[in-house]
Amino acid sequence: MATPRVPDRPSLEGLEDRWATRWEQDGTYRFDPAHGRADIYSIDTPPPTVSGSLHVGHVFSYTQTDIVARYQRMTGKAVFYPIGWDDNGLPTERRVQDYFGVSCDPSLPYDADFLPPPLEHKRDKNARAVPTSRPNFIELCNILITEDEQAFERLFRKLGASVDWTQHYTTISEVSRRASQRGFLRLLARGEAYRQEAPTLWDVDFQTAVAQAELVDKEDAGFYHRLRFVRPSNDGHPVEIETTRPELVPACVALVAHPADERYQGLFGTEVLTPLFNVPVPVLPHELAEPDKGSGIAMICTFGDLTDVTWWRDLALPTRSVVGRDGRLGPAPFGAPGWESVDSARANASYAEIEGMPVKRAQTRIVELLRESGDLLGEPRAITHAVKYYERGRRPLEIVTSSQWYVRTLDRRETLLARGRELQWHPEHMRARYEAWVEGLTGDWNISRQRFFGVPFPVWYQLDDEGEVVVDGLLLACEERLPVDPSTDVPDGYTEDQRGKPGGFVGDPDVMDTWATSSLSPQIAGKWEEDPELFAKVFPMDLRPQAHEIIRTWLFSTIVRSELEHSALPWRHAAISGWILDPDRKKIGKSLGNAITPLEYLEKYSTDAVRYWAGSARLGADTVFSEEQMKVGRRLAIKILNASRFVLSRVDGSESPAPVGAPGLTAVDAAMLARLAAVVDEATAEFESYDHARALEVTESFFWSYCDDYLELVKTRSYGDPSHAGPASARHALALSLSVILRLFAPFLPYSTEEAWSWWQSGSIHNSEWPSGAALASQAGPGARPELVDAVALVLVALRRAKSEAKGSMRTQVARCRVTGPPSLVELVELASGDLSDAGAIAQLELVRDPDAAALSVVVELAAEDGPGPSSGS
RNA sequence: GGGCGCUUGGCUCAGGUGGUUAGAGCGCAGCCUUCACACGGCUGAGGUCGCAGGUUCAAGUCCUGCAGCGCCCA
Repeated sequence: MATPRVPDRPSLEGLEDRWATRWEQDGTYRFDPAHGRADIYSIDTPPPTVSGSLHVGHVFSYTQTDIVARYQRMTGKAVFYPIGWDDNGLPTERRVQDYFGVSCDPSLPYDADFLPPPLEHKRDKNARAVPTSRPNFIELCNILITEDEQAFERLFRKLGASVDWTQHYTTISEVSRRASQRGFLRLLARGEAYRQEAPTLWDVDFQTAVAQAELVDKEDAGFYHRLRFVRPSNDGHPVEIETTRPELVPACVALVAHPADERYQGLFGTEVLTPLFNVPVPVLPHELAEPDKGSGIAMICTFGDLTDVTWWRDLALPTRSVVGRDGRLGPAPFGAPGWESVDSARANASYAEIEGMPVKRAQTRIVELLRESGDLLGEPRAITHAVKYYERGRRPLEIVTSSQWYVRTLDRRETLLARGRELQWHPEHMRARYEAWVEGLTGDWNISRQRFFGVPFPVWYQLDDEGEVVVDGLLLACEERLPVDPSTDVPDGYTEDQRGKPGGFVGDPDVMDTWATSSLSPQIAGKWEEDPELFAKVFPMDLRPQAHEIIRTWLFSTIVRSELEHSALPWRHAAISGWILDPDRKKIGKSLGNAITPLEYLEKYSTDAVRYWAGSARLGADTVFSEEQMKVGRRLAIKILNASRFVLSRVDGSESPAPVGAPGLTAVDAAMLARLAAVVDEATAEFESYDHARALEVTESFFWSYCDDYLELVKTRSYGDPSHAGPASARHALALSLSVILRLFAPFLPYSTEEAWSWWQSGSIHNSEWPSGAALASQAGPGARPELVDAVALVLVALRRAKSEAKGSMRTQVARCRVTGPPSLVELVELASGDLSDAGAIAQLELVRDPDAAALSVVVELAAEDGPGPSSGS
């Protein structure tokens, strides 16, 4: 141990900059790949969306992960702790549109000289976005993310997360695109990805397909319309149905009722005619029809909602789509094959009234037509019902038929559930969310998105002599060429001038769902197939930290990809962080408008203080944003500095503390060390079970009594001649305990502990060894009596109370102090009598053994100075 | 509608396998400027553990039902 160098007045100010710089210079958190798999702890960190600003949620959840990382590092593991930015996808597109005032028009050719409009244009609210080509648009995306990511990295470094910045990745980088495209080609080769013309949830504003995982239900106002379907075969009563989407009558392909419904037994298998369009449609039974809903018989359209899709699939119905991708009613050639009507002229005339209209207007118009024709029975009835939206969308989703890429998940349901059981969840109950999601899957995973800034599918399609896409004419990129962009790259055996020409080719215009890329984060971060040696060492990863609301997306899709690619679980543990709530217990989030920028709190209270708040919350627990907790954390961090300063003022001097073995320690010192050993054991056990909050709690609680009681007890003795046994013991115990306490706190408060560590130790505390309870216990010796700490604390409290009640200072002299109690406890007090008398300023300490007493009682008689009489306590 | 979680002093929370007077921090009150710490410290007051049953010698802790809140999925 070198001579401690302690500043006169320790402070938290400036620690962040000083140590962050130092850690970066020293490569303190650099991953060392020389370790074997057993000595590596790898973390699959969530790549945050680059938004340019920090959010308290970032501080909260990344701190919780960092605490684990720091603990694991101190246990001797080489921690693989990369971080990435999720810059791929829609959020970036929208920021580019807003920032540059442009919009992407894929039909435009690349313009090498294109410049975004000047800022004045953007500020003009009436100005229209300037259209630009997809390659130009992507260039702008790259410009913006490059700028933003630098700023974002600076913000993240302020959090003090011990990530290895040399392992940094982004989801749109070349490595990520290559991994995504390779993953896709592998899926395709194994038959786990397929392209299908299928009903697809479609956002008409974003002009893109949407996956099941991106859906949200919203309660919308609507109307039930009671409509009349007539029966052509005889003069029987008309069939009455209720629908919220009368504009889809031209897309009606059947009616459906529950097979057990008495009212419709006679109708099953017969045909009825749709109103206005006179199209014959069958009446069919299906279990999903709800007898209690409306008239109990429903209209099946292609497609009004997801139930329509189920019916259409189960009953093998034809398709008559009317709603187009623009959300308007497209062509409907009544009379043509597939559009048979018993009165085509009337059908076409009716449809002409609504063709081309957006669905809402079409609804208004068709209701008028139905009313005129007498097919609308009564007036529409107002209701509210759940309607599917894209989570970012403004208008309800439509269902259109289009060609999309899918990943097979349904046929792996049981395997995926088994993987969920294999994974160790923290907290355990979060597994239920995963299971509910997997059990509720209704379709395979649609990974096609009709966007621009994303990873393209590495495929082209052959064109026939008519310029039409050839069925089965799929042209794949070979893996060596990846990543490719089929809109600018050319398939093998073709030339660029054949693009879009008859006999030539056309690139797949879509990009992959962002989850299709981020589901490969373990592979991307672990350099799958780019660095096989590394990948073998870090994958499967040890930990996936993430928030609970993306269990159904990110966690699920990562398990899917890992299962399909490696037949393995991608990680051993999943640590699920909770949400941050505002004082009204509402979730804090950007979209909710109550976002909190953590920077000012980092500045105001220090990073350690904010980390204390995050670290004191359990995994999975939604946590109130609490400045109060940050104040507490700040006080704790300062206390650690001050206590360190005090301890180091006693262990200074040129000689190292006497090599005192157990016999050389006083009973008080041995007891404290034994108690600390138990704290180390407990904190370690809590860390091993991923309960960092409890590890912090037991450490903090020990530290507080350590300061209040132990440091006070040994203050006098530690001043003594270090060549004597008592002072030597105190100095040794002080140095040892401080070293252990600092290390216990290090994962939570990296700056203040590093600062105090640096006063007397070499190397970073964050690369030091996690303390061993067993080693400490053996230092304390077999005769150590940890319960002595409690007995003495009781006497100290009584002394302080007596002085406090007498309104005296803590230095008030005590004339007499009588401690009465069972011999076993009095004996403990006796072992500490010297320190106790010093700390309490006791002139006469009387110890009374009373075999009948159940507990210690203490009577304190203060020295008569200004006249306060005897005071007592127990 | 189904599932999960929560309900402990004014506030925020801890209370593995049920066992003596239910813990902490904040806030509050009182006191102390003591040579580590006033960006402090000490001491204290404050709780029918959501409600109703049940199991048990014993329940905040287990079981059942109910209520409220939140979330996830329909």
